[in-house]
Amino acid sequence: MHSLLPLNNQSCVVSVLLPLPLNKEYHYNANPMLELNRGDLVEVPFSRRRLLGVVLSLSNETHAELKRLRWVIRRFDLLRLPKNLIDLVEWTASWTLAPRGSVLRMVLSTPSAFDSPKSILFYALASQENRICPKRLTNARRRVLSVFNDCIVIDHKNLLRKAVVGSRVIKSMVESGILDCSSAIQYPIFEPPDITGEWEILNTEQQKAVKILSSRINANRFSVTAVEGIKGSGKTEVYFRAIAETLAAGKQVLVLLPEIVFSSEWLERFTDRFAVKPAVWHSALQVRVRRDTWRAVAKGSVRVLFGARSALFLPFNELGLIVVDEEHESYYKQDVGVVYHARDMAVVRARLEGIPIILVSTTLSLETVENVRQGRYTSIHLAAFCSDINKPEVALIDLRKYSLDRGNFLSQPLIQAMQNTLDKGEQSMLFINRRGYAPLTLCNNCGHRLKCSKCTAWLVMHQMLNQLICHYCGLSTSLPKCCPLCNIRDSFIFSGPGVERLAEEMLLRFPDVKFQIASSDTVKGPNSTAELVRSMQSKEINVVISTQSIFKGYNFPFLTLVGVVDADLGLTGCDPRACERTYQLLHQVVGHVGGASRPAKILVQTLAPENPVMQAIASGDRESFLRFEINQRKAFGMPPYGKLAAIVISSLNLKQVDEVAQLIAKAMPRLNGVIILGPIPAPIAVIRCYHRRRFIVRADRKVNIQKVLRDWLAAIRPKSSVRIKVDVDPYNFM
DNA sequence: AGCACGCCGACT
DNA sequence: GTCGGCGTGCTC
Ligand SMILES: [Zn+2]
Ligand SMILES: [Zn+2]
Repeated sequence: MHSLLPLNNQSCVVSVLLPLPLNKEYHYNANPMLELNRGDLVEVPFSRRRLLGVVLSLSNETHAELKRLRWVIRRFDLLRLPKNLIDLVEWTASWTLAPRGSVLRMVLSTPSAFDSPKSILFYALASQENRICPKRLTNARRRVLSVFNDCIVIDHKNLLRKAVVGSRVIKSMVESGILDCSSAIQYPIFEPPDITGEWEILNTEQQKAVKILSSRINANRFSVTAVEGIKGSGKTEVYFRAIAETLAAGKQVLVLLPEIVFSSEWLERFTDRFAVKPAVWHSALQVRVRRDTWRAVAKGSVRVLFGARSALFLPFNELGLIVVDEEHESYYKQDVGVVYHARDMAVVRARLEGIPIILVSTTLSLETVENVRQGRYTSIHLAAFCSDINKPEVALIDLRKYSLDRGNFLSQPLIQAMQNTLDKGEQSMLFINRRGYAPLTLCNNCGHRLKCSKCTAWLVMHQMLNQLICHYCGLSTSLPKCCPLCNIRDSFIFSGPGVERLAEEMLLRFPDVKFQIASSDTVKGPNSTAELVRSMQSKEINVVISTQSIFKGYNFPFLTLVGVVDADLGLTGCDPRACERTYQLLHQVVGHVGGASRPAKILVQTLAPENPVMQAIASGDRESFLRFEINQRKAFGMPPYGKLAAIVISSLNLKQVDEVAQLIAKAMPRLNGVIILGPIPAPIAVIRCYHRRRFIVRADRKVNIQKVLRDWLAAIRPKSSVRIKVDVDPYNFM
């Protein structure tokens, strides 16, 4: 018998964590025959449901206070959650202040993986002596038999297909003893990557990088290596070698990527190198693939997986390396449910697993740069192959010098540059981080502005859909015929830019231009992204008007002009990372435009060309940008030189939200090195009719901000109609 | 998370 | 007098 079992033999008591938004564990009796251990996944009764849970501990305690312990129904043999993964659950929960059960829910995201796998019927010819040879064979039966000329065993589906018969023919052949039938479970095949293939020849710098990464992998312990390099620097090639090396050592590899990359040509690079398709994990995965992948990760048949954020919580058992590509992307910060940063938690997982992690980016985040400077991470910088001749020219356009007509947003130099680009048969891209036609619609007669009925936000006109849309709740209405305030007919005018409005302005200047709009409204899944990329590469379109950087993993050789329509948009507001994001966007653009023989140009429209961020962007001087940005962050104690947290209290009931906010305010701690602002209405004070109040907590680096928050909020028990959301290190300041 | 229990408004 | 709304609380 197992040593961990209680000696009184009849039963043992286990504590089980359930994938519910709860922190506490529940106790169950378990049959000793189940031989339960920490990490075992079990099915337990819970109220009148049956739930999947994880055993956290075994105890001899009598639990006298719990008269009727219920019994563990069964244990799942698919896997036992590795200690490191349980630790990651605990860590993430304590870091984000989420209930442990909510984090466990992310781990057990695919409960169907525990369904008993369906077995498939297989057929073979009956052995000679048993086989009854009918005197006459129908054509259908003959076709079935001929299939077995090429194979010994075949599954039902393929037999039907190859013999072109119905299942009744097969059935009757089994019944008459011609075929033998057996059933077996067929697990989908995830072919192991081939690591014996030829490698590209590396330059000395890349070889050095490979060597460093190789030593990290062989060290077989936790380390963080930041790899920075623009397109063409070979950073992907370099980390592919680290992957190969890890695979050769018999370990699994997890690569985290922004969602946008999936189903793109990017993954083909892996196939080119490793001869197989990598396993992938993202939100658009079909349920069956999802289930099969989860199982295969647990079973170890997936050796390399490319996944979006949520892949971090997959049950790898033999993880040897984590790579976070595009580590600077704020995509990695989840802001619904468990509010966690996948890059940060990936570092935590690597530490818990005792393995190396590689953070890769065109423009490392300031957080990572600071960790490198403090010596916590090491870094590798890869320069680009291409010479300075092809380095794109970046120029600021001072918008104060050009008077733009109402509703126009393209300055003369930008229009001229677009004209030149079109004349050369090359492509342009316009950036404006505003979806739809115009951010504000107002009555020309009385000035009434169209607001969402459920949010404190303007409705955004979307000409393409002919709808006004609220970007916070999704509410969609058609443009009213008359102003709701003054009743004047057709009195609406639009204010401010949007991708659609830019398209309209552009078409006035260049009526024949072929263009596409790239925003979350037009480019939704991986498929539409692939379609956009294809039409770009095949030169079906001359211009892309985009709300976001769509470069990730793609190559646009004919793209030689980028216009940033309003660079100032990213520099205002209360988000401490706004400047960094603008800089990153530009830096990434610089790295991706133009081809071998085509010089490229980047034009940045701004009202504040003297702004140091603009200057750094124009000069392409990363160091001077960093110096400026670091000084700013230090001066205000912003991350990574201080810690931030947001507490958002929300309720449908205005009175209740203020009551709870006041309650929290009364309990506010007064601590050294901690500054708390609030409660104030959140910038979007109402979303979906939920009133929102917010506190911002700023703490010195040495402060344990989680403890401060936990101690503070522990005593606050609001009724269910009021929600309190804690966001440690927020990225979304709305 | 789900599900029952319980207490108030407007229907047969 | 009952039907059903959701606010509250519990699940080993
Ligand atoms: Zn009006
Ligand atoms: Zn709304």
